[in-house]
Amino acid sequence: MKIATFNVNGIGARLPRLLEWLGEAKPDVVGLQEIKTETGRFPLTEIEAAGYHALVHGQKGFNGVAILTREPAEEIDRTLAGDPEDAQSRWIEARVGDVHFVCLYLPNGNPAPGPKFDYKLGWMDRMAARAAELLASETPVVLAGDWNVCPTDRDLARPDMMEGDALTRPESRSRFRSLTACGWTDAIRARQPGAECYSYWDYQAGAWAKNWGLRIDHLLLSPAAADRMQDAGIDRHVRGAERASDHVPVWVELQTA
DNA sequence: ATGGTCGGGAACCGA
Repeated sequence: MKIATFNVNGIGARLPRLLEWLGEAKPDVVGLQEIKTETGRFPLTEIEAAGYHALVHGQKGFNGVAILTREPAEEIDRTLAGDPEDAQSRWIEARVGDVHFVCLYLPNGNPAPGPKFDYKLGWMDRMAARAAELLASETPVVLAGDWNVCPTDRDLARPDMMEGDALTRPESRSRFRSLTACGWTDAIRARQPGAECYSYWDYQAGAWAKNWGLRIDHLLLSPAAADRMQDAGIDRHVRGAERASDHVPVWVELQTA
């Protein structure tokens, strides 16, 4: 079962690129982030024509997540518990076969410090609570998405340019690290321990041309899922297309049970 | 010259 995450940065602008990539990569499950559209305006017809079912948690103009699956999936939840006031569309969970799949769009958190950074850290604490519940289930779980956390200085080209940024701050990194310490496996790092493996290049400053990338899109696997990992990778070439997203797809292949 | 672009949706905000 091939499971992927892809921050499309606007499903309206990115639909042609997404359909291209679905056709070549043939994932079984994909978590999309930043669809930036209302649920009712999601291009369901085109996605279904490409052979996918869709669970959509949209939001007008900002955020928005979705799960695409080859086989029908059962939606489990579309809210991250712990803050009834939180109206941002950043979370959706589904059961796909015997895998519990979570698609998440973690808050960016800039500028830091400030209220947006506080929201990010609170969101990460809420996520840690949900992750602990899922870990206790001892089932195969995949936490996939745009984490807006660059785990270490090996995961970005220019640490000097990101000094003090919410993506690299110790408060963000320590919360990410506590998940891996609890038993979640960072799929890309597990498969490619020493490799340069970025998943995002800013539109600004010619970042793609200079390969000033960051690794911020992650798939975290519960032990039962990690036991089944056969491969993991990043579809870097997608960034080179015309009208590309600033993120590229990241994927993991799990052995079918 | 710190480097300066996208997407959404119609002026800026968010990243």
